Amino acid sequence: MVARVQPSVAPQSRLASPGAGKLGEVSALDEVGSLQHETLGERVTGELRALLIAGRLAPGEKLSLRRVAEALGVSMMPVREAVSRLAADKALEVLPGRAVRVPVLTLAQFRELTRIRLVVEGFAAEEATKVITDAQIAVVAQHEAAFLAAAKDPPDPAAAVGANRDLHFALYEAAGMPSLIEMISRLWLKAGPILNLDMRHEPKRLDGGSAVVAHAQLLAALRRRDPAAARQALVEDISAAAEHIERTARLAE
Amino acid sequence: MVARVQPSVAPQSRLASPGAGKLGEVSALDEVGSLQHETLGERVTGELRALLIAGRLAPGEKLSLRRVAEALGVSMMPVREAVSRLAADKALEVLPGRAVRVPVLTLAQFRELTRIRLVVEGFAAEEATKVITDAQIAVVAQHEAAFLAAAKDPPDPAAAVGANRDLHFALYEAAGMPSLIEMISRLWLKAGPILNLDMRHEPKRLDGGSAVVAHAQLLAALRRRDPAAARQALVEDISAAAEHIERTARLAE
DNA sequence: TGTCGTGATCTGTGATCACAGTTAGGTTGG
DNA sequence: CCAACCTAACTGTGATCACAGATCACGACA
Repeated sequence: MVARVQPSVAPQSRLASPGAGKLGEVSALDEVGSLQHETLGERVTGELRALLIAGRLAPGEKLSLRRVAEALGVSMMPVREAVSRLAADKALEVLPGRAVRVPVLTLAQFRELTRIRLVVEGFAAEEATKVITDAQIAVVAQHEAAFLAAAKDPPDPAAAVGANRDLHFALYEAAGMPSLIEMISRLWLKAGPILNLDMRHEPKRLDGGSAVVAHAQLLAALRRRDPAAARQALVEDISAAAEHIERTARLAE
Repeated sequence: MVARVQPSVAPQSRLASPGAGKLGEVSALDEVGSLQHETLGERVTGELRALLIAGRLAPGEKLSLRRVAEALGVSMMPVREAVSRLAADKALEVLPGRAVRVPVLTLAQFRELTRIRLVVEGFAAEEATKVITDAQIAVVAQHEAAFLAAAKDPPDPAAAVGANRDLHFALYEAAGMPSLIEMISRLWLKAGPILNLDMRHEPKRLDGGSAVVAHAQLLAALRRRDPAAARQALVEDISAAAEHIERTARLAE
């Protein structure tokens, strides 16, 4: 699950003051979970975020507000809000008088992004390892199994990309630091188009690649509760993928 | 200068192809800096960002789109875009059916933010120290002098807050990592309201406080080109401020 | 005196329209 | 045949209107 930012709704339970029911029994109203009013703009934002992280939108691809609105069956307004948010995150960019497009990273930008990812995601892995539960490790292992299955032939790039994302974020969420996850998903939003567009085009990288061994080392480190080793495994995972991208992908300038 | 995200405008100089003027002399049009088509929404965004970082908007304070629009002399539309962007960064939050307000951090959220700042800003300080030039160190020292002057009595809280911000970002920008600066300014956007609102209310903390000694250690480390010491000085600066906040400020829950 | 109902007024959200600017394609003049 | 112009379609931006929902204050009832 890609860190869909939680709706920021404070529960507040304005329904029925405590003990309002007769005989002191809890009212049924105390259990209804204040159905969240997800706005249309948020839905569009989530849709575009998923497309970006999954690499289904290629770098340099141009988007049209009206086109997207029509494709999603909504007005132009929610799309505008979504694009505005994503542009603020630099996950999209609006050219001066032109269209909005998904940014093309320069080599320098990609390298900077990778260095930041090593620091931030490495930290997240380390902290997660300190407090992760056995159940959470099992979830990570489950995503790893799905990743392996998707990497076998015939390879299923889309499923592999999704499983890889789920694996990483299952780990990060174990750290219990929501703001940190928010930061990481922003990083993935920027790097996703190149990383996963490539994985989509070269599925052969999946099988026997560096990801499987890095993931195995990561799981072993988790089971040993070895934060430093977990960080190291993650660093190797990210570094290997980045090196592959630098060799093969088209980077600007 | 608070990392006002650059307008992302590719210069591109669509005015006058090179050498279009007679005699090969440079045309005056080549020097006009392609007046950046700063959109109205971006201007409002920058305005609100500055207000948040400076702590001029208190946590829990409610904003009204129409009110802000009227105050800034623009329509409701640009304000809407600005709030949308800031809400995406969680620098503002929109309550389900209510107004938009500046978030009130819980103690847990504030501690998480501080831990992340230690990692990210510590990394930035370390990297900056490796490549900083003498001229850039002089700029940092200049901001430190301004900070000291503003801390003397009579203390000028607003100036001190600004000088402190300029000092930190002058250091971070020396690292030459734009995305990193973007991340850090997002962190400041969240922490600004509590940190600087407090400094505004308790100016006595400024003089003889921990900030001056931490800043002195930081400058000394910069001049020795000692990355680890620079990081350590910054960590102490952030930690001391955070401890003070935890003792005095009102944090939710 | 305390509590609930009720209406006026505010909120953000979404839709529609108008506009300046740019792009692309077709046509005309050389 | 090539280049330049010119028109038509499309772009994001901003404004205005309409609407559902929530808040708040006032008044009536118990």
